[in-house]
Amino acid sequence: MKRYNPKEIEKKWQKLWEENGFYKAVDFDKKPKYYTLFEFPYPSGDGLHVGHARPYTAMDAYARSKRMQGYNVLFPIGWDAFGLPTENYAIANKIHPRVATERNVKNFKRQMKMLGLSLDWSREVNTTDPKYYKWTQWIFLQLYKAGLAYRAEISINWCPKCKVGLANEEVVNGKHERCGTPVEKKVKKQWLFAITKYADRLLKDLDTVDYPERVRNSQINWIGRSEGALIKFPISPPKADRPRADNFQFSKEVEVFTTRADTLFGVTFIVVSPELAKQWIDLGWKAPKEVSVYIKKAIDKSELERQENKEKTGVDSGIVAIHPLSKKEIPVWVADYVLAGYGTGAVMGVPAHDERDFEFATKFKLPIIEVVSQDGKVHSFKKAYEGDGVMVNSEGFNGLKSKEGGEKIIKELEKLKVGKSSVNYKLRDWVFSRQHYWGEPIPIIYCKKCGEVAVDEKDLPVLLPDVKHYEPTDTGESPLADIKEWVNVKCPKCDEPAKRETDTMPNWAGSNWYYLAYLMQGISNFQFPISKYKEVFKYWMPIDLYDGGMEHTTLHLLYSRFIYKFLYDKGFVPTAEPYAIRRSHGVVLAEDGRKMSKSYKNVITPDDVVDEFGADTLRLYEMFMAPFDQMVPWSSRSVIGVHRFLDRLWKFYNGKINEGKNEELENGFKKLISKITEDLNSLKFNTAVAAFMEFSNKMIKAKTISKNVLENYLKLFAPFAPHITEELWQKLGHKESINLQNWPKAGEVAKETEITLVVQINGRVRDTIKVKVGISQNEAEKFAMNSEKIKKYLGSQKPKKVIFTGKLINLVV
RNA sequence: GGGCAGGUGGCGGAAUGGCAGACGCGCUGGACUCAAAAUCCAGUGAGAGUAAUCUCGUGAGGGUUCAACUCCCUCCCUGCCCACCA
Repeated sequence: MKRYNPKEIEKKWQKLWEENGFYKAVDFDKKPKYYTLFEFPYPSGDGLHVGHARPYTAMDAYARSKRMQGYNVLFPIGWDAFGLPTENYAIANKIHPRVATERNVKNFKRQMKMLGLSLDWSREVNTTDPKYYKWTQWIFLQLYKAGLAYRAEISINWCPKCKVGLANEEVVNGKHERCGTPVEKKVKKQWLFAITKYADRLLKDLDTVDYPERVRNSQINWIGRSEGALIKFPISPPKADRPRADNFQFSKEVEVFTTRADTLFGVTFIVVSPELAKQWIDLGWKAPKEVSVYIKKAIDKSELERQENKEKTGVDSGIVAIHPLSKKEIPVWVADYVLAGYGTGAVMGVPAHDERDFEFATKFKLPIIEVVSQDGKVHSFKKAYEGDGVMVNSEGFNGLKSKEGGEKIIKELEKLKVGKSSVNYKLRDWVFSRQHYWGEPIPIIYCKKCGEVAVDEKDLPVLLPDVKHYEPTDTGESPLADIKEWVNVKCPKCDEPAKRETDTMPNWAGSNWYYLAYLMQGISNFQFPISKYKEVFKYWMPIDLYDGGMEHTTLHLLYSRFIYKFLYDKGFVPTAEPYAIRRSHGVVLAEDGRKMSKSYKNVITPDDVVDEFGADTLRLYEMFMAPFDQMVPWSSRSVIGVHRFLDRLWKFYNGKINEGKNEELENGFKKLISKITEDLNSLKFNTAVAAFMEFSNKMIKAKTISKNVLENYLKLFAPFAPHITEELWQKLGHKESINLQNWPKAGEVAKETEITLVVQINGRVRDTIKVKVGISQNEAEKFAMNSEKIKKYLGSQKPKKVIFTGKLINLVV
């Protein structure tokens, strides 16, 4: 008998499958479509490790099973290749990023083919391909024309090491998530996408898609919708007994956002962010010395410093505002616990009912007035009471419940035209400029006469020029700024000399729409307009199952939903949401329980495992090791288990088989079909593999086995271990590939004639008796009472109550 | 501080109201072998007992139920994500 030698068989079948084009999806095919997708990889210099292979192999099993079930399956692949890691890698290794990308892609491709993935390679895309980024730029222009891409001078997060502006999402604990360098502030003119205009829909439409709870919640939390009111506090001329604000003409009022209008009468101070105070200074406010010093210091603080020091600081600005209802004078303070980017950048201080305000008031000895009573008692003010209650000390609103009172106060403010109800979001507009070489050029030209001018669609793509030096510059300008012949162009409008935008797009740009690029077959030949693809988009979209990592929940997953919605509004795509079902796979840790990392030297690559055991073993172990969505450490030891299983299966199919009837096995196999089908549908790959093992143990022990079971077991198992099953399938005498077989049907499970009746006394199992199916409670009770064991237990006692379920009888004494 | 996911043998895990520990790793014993590896067979939650068997057992405590890993309440612990968001 030939030994099970994966090296020999795997390459052979991979070649045959590819040559026959089994995995090419057909546009507009009559079969029902199924679009299944995993996040396209970033082709890094390190290649794949076994963590990447987890979703790839599992989703492959899924795609293969769907094909056998009669679907027209699209399972595509591409490369998200722009961005910093490649640029850094290229700089470190002194090669061009394009060359590095080519090399890395080649390696990734080799590794993925080695795994026997049933990908449609004919639709492969690469975000750094000019034919691809032409469209990325085109989308930018559509957003620009719609007023959703705009330039603004803003304080951005700046990584001094990478010399690049960062989006909020890329700053983690005040550090650049990629390199760990503390982030600094820098004021620069940047491109922004108005994702906040879509905040409400991004939130609401979560109800129309099937995402894991934790993903859904993260997005809801990130968007951070809150309902409240905007309230204006007029600024009053300075009074003699307060430090003079020499000039109060810079603004008529301070506007605040609050979710607790019911606490309005509890306002004892107003706090504005240092950034807002700075704006006032710019508008002509002559702030007292210590105030302007505080403002400057606060603004210069890095993100990290602001987060580290939670002790409240602040300074009395000397400005006085008037309470819109009580007409009391309210002092205005400046403090850095107020965030410039949220709401109006100013808050009303209600120390009795907000912990932060309470802390601030305590520190600076500001008055505290209770206006919401929890139980009729006056509070001692050891801490703020933030819950609802009955309003007190609130003039005409006393006695009302918080919710009702808040609404009434807003109505009153609206009548007086000093306030209105309002909705606020935590979500910020998306900073879309990067000062780097390895990204899509932003298709904008600056003309002295005409200003900002969009590159004409027919002139796309704006090619990324070849340069010798692509290192980031210390000035914070893109390396592209140095390339005179590229930067200097003629204005498309007036033909006068003009300059190109030298910033590039962030690495999220290409992944915004790659799932559409897969549908634009032969992307290189396609021309504008995009409406040409409407039909093919309509056929394939939305994506039926999208797998990806948790780390993209508030990045790629949110960004791409926004872009897709925009394209929907423009009528280019057929649905409001791109992903019908989203699932997230768990991270694979190294054997030592830490993250797999080159620096820990604990990385296991698929190459190692395939070399020793073959691709089918790797595939099965990836699926077997734990529930798909759960984090799990790799275990080299346990890989052997699945290899032994395949080895036994190989020996069994190659050995002497006694063909013949075996009802028990036949029946068990029908159950297996249902089990595997269900487990695949709910992505329970681990229990599916266990069921295959269990059944194969039964087959091997069986005295006889029918051809039906023998053959269909292979079909059922083919999506999981495609190579060995193909080999054994052909060994059974079949000429046609197992890929082309239909999914086995479970059919009716033959009725069992005998079952094991479980007999319990007071809920504890005391005996099991073989009985005929469908016996009555009386019969079951007789059987139970006749059991020696039960007699022994019961002694002279008689059951008070008997519970019978058909399979179980419980005697209560 | 908020949100989410968890806590079951030596390990990864299975069972979502009805025989806890499927499947696999590891371990123990045996067969084969000069020997080892591989393979095959048997065993493997803990405690007691020569044994049949008994008692205990799913983070802790309480509750619902004939019956709870599973449902409810209180608490502890771990991991992940978010966090001065007014």
